[in-house]
Amino acid sequence: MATIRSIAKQANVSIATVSKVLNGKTGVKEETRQLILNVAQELNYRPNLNARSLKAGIARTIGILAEDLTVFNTPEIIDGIAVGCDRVGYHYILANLRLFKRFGHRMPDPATHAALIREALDTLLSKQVAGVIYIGSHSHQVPLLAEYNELPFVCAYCTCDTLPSVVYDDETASYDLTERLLQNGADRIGMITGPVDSLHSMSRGRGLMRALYDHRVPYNPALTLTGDWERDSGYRLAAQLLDAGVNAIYAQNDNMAMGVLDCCSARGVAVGRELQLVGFDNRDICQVCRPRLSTVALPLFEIGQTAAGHILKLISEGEPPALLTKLPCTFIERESTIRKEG
Amino acid sequence: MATIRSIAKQANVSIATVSKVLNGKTGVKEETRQLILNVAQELNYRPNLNARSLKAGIARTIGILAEDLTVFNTPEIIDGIAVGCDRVGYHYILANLRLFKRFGHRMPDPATHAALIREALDTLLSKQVAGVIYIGSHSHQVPLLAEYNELPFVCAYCTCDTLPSVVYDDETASYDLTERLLQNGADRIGMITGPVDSLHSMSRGRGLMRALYDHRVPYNPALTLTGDWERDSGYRLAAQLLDAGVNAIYAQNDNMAMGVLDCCSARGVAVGRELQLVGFDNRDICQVCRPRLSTVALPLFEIGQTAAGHILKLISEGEPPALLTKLPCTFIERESTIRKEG
DNA sequence: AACAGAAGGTAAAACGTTTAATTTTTGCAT
DNA sequence: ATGCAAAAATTAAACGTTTTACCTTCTGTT
Repeated sequence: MATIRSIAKQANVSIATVSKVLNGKTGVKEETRQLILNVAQELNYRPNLNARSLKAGIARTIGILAEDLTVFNTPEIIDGIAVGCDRVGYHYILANLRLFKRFGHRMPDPATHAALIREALDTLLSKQVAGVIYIGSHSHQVPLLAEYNELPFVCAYCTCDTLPSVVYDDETASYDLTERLLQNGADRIGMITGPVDSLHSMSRGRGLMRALYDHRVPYNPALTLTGDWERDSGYRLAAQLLDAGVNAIYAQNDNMAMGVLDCCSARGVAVGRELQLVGFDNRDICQVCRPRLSTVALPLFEIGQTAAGHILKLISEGEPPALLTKLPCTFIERESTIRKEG
Repeated sequence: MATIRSIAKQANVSIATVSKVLNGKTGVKEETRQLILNVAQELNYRPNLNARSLKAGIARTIGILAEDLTVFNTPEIIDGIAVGCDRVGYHYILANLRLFKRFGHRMPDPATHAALIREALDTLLSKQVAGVIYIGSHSHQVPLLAEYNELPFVCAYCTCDTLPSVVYDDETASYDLTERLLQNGADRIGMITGPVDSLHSMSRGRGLMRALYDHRVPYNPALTLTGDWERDSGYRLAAQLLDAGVNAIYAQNDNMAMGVLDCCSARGVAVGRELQLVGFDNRDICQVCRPRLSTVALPLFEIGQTAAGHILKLISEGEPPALLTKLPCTFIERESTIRKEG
């Protein structure tokens, strides 16, 4: 392995000079600069990043603390972070809590959660990361702020306590989607929500209500039913909504929308023609089911990229970004909302 | 940040002693050992991994070179690698080539591919990784062996040249699946393959033929049709197979199986009762479609874990593992092959 | 009482960098 | 030629570890 020292020897200069050249510092004659560059190339020199980090006391690296790498949205967010880091020559290292693998959909109790985070964070800090991005799925208290508060921290996709967070804009997406249903001719819109205590469920509900209000369509609470994000609840509640005579159903996630689809096909309701249906999340299944499901795509990549931007700004300038950044979603119209008749 | 030095001062010993204790070396009185451990705990000491790696000349870290993180199987493989590393106190760092994002389903030309790999590998080597696992989707020549051959290297999910590779066992899975179809009563099995030059397609085909042979069922080449992994080809070719009077269809991936499903529902063929259908890959969609699709699950996690085991053995013992490790798949029976009648 | 040997401990060098302080070289005006 | 500032290059220390070689201090044996 070529080192700065072997280059120095070969080029007959001191290691300090080599270091300057390699770091683009001024104060080196153009001639020697070229010589050194050539030698470095020739020896296939690669800087030892560990040595650099050691000297600097900090690595040009951020840590990514992911609740679960194998959950559908995580890789895309990481991809965004990676691109954001790349732009400024930062690297990232990944710590995976494997929460979903370990505990399924239920979150672990706070103590267990904290212990896992602490362990991962200790490793990251051992590697001298300059900051950490937490990729989580929910909003919660993270009980380690006190201990690690010297460390720049940003939340992606979720919100944690008082940390800068980057999330998507549920409510606006929901507003726009509702507006679209109205434009398409719906006037009785049924909604199937997530559990009552879910923040996402609440903001999506707000979006719908605001849109109805703005368009002077009365909001009928009887058409809003509480599901649990699972397919079965979609099936069950769709039946009720159909009985109530809705001409559009907004399922607050794609999963439940699949249940609605099942119910409709069982009852012979033609989704897309007789009934408009939208989901939320833009999971793969939306393109696979028939009719294809109109839905809302989350700005996952952008969340990652923005979070990276925030953490890097926090690192280099020390100034905290806005506490909450909301990124816009995009409505994706597919067959389940395109009304074939005029 | 507490260092070995601050511990030494606080405990009134030399840093060498502290180092010994922290590394579990012998030759330290139990009393001092406890003292040092206490002080370390108290100061919240975290070893500086960069310094360690620098001293050692190598990091206890492996590099993961992934063709594309956002492709469905990659995260699960990484998860397996992570667990494998964890067991022996190794870490990993991720380099993502973003091949799919950049080039879609077509591979880049070899020169571009090599350049991307070289760049990523240089970064990994700058971090002194002890070895590299390549996660790819295809089998190909990787043109950098000559340059980096000092570096332990293992391929996961794909095979590359003469490198140790960990893959899943297509052929056996295909054999088993065919056997199952036969047991369920099928005697005219249609197969929809991938492109003719695909290795996976060939081995899956072999599995089917061997199973037919072993069970004394004649193989009718007219019932094997060549698709292109895409849903549309499944639809199109299913029609031909149904016309030919098959009572089971084996689509070589889930995607094409979805096309078959479409075709069947268009023609009013009851999948699961009148016709058995299986796919391959166990994508999410298999549980979402109706009837749910029987398919073959790939041992992604195990591939990762095994690859990690191989690279670690290669690192610590220098002895290369078997050139090709094939891991078994598991057949997952769902509604599309369970024949309701006796 | 002397001493070998073991046990416990330490000093110092090294890993590959960066950087502040310092020295040497260069170019230029006198 | 001489002096002097600016430019170019060098020296040496430091980052946090590990490790080799060495030095004390015991312990037990003769």
